[in-house]
Order: sequence, then structure tokens, then C-alpha cells
Amino acid sequence: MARERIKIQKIDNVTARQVTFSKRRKGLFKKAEELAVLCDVDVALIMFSATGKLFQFASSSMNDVLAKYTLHSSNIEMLDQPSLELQLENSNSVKLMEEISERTNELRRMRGEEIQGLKIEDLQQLEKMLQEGLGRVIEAKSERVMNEIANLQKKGDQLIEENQRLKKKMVMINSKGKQPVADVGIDLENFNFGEEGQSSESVTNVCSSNSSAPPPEDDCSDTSLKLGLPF
Amino acid sequence: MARERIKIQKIDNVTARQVTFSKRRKGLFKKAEELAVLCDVDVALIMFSATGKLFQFASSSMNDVLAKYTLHSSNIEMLDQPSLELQLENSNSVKLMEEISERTNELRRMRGEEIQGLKIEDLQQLEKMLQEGLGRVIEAKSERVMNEIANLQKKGDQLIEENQRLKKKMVMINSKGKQPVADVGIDLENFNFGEEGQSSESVTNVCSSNSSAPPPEDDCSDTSLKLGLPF
DNA sequence: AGCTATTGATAACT
DNA sequence: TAGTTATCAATAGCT
Repeated sequence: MARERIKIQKIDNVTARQVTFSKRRKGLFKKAEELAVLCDVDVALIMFSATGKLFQFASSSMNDVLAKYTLHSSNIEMLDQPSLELQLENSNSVKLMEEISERTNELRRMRGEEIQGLKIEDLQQLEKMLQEGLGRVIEAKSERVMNEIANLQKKGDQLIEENQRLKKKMVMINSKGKQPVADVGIDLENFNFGEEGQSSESVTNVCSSNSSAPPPEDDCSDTSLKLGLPF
Repeated sequence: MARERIKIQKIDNVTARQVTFSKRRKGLFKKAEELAVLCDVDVALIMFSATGKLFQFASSSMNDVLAKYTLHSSNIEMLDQPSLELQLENSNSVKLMEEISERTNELRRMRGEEIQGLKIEDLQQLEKMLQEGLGRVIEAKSERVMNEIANLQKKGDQLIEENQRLKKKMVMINSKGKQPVADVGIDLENFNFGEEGQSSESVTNVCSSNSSAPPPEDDCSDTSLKLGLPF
């Protein structure tokens, strides 16, 4: 991937070797991270340069990965003396690890992954469980949504009520001062939330009593409720 | 570096993810080895797939590299932290327990439990995830079931064929000896082609399923198998 | 360090 | 699962 292909053998020139190390190291780390993200893999990458300098990358926690690794390899071969820390860590963590593994697998199955090896009956049971969970979730969501709607409805109603009170006050003030005043009420014709558009007529009457005033355009503008519900 | 660039985020499609993992893993290992050779570097690369499978590469000895690593990191932390082993162990155990707790909670939510505190958007997402998982499970089940049916069908057909052959032989024998003889063909009513014990060689190689099915009627004409499968 | 001509890796497809 | 190919990405040699 360059101007010229090079043989894969130790680069003699020290400077060139350092430069290449720097560049390729960066590339390798990038690839490692991409792999970890793309494929949901735990990656640990450790490097010691010839001068003994350490470079490392881990997609999650280096300790986690190394612990897992010693777990794995200790199952195969306990011959070498793994570092004391890892060994201690390992012995006390085996159960926890197993539990995590078990749960992770169950989660994956519930997401419909890794189900190739399951028997038809297992699939059936899994399906049933998912159906049940789905049912509960949908029910909970519906309830939440209905509550939300009821709440907003209630708020809206209260606002309308309040609005009406204010308008009546205005009418009283107007008739006292014998001066026509611009309508400042909510435009209920365009403020329709929910099923029942009740109380519209009484308000309309109030409005029409002020018929001499110009139609309200942007007065009381900010009473609109935004219902950003995710349906 | 492909037909089309992809976003670096977890690949949803399971198959595609596995394929990509396989390819990129190979690439990563190659790059790691090249770097080790070119720049005279000790490299250790450890990976755990989401299924818990271990993949590893080490330019020299994995144990050597890991030993060096633990030495390094413990030297650094040893400066201000006494009883490193216990601390590592504890922190790791805590992390593991937290992970277990997290997964347990997610499982419960997927079962539709403990979802009172969720926001509507969370419920929506949960529902979507369940729907997807359910879809995959149903699809996998369908495939399994269809395979099962095809298998049984095939077996049934072969048995019917064999039976016909035997009957013809019977007829020939009968007509040769000019003596009426009792039918000695396979008694399909009681012939259980579940497990292995079949006596006819021609069928031997197809029998791989261990589920039982109601036997075919007894005549060659009717090939319908009644499958009490759970749909 | 920064810049390209090249080679290399790989996503989509078969 | 493995092989092919059009593209995108990494990088060797320079500056």
C-alpha cells in the first residue's frame, strides 16, 4: 500500500523503522478499534517496542480482557506461572464471569441472535417469552401514552378555563371604561386538542361580543402545546 | 476500503457481522505480524468475540508479553497503591457485578418486568428490539419447521416407494408359485421411522431426525403426512 | 510532519 | 463458506 512494496523483514534503517512503527502502529490501533466496534468484539492490543516502550489499546478494559484471557488459557494450560494478580483475580471472578456469559447469551438469544443451534421447542419457548415481554411493554407504553394525553388534555382544559376567566374580566373592564379593546384570548378555533372540543361556543360568544375589534392574529401566541409523542 | 464505505458502528445484521469479523480479524492479525517483523516489536493481540470465543496472536510468546505488561502496569500503579492484587481484584469484581446487574436488568426489561420507570421513548425502543428479536426467532423456527417437514415428507415418500417395490415382488412371487401368500411387506402402521432402527437399507442415509411423526396411511397414493407441529 | 503514487484491505456480491 | 471485484484506506518514499 505504498509507492513501492516492501519485504516484510526487519527494517534496517533505524529512522525509517521508527517512522514506519509510528505510522503502522496508528493504523493497527485504528483497525483494532474499528473491529471492536463493528463486530462487538473485545480487543486488547499490547506492544513493546525494541526499546521496551509500552503501547496498548483495549476496546473495553485491559484488565477485563486479560482476566478473561487467563481464564481461557488456564482452562487449557496452567503450566506457566501467570502473574499473581491475574491469578488471584481470576480465581475469585470465575463465577461472576460465568454468570455474565450466561446472561449475555440469553440476551443475544432474545435479540434473535445465536439461535441456530436451538431446538424447535426452545425456539417456541423463546418466542413465547418474547411475545409476553412485548405484550407487557406495549401495554405499559399504551398506559403511559394515555396518561400523557390525559395530562395534556387536562392542562389544556385548565388553560381554556383560565382564558375564559381572563376574557370575562376584559369584557368587564371594557364595559366599565366603555372602550373597545383588542381581543387577547386564545384562538380556540385553531387550538384543538383531543376529542371533545367543548366550551368553544361560550368562548366564541365572548369573542363575537367584541366584534368591533380586528380578528386576533398573534395575540396570546404562546399557548400552543406541542405534543411530540412518538407514535 | 471496499465497494462502499461503512459507518464504524456495530453491524446489525448477524451474518454480515460474522463475515466482517472473520475478514477483518485476518487483516488485523496480518498487520500485527507485519508490524512485529518490520519494526522489531513484541506484539500481543487478544480478542473475544461476542460469543466468548478467543482469538489471539503473539509475535513471540503471549505469556512473555503479558508478563511484561503486568510488570509494567504494576510498576506504574505500585507507586501510590499498596496491596495491588486485592485492589485489582476488588475493582474487577465490582465491575463484573455491575455488569451482571446491568444485564439482569436488561433481561427483566425484555421480559416486560420492571419497566414502570421507563420513558415512553425507552419503551418504544424496547418494543422495537423485542419485535426484531421476535421476528428473527419466528423466522428461525419457521425454517426449522419447514426443514423438519421436508425431511419427514422425504422419508415417507421413500418408505412408500420401498413398500411398493416389496408389494410388486410379492405379486411376482405369488404369480410364480401360483400360490396365494400372506403379505409380508413392511407394516407401515407400526413402522416407526424416528430414531435409527430401520431395517431397510435404502432409507438408511436419510434418517437424521429424531422427531416422531404419524405414519403414512399405508397406501402409495396418499403422501400427506400429518404433522402435529406447533405453529 | 505532510504529500501522493501505489499497494493493500475489504464491502458487496456471487 | 469461500472467491471475485470495485472501491476505499493505508502507507512507502519523498519533501
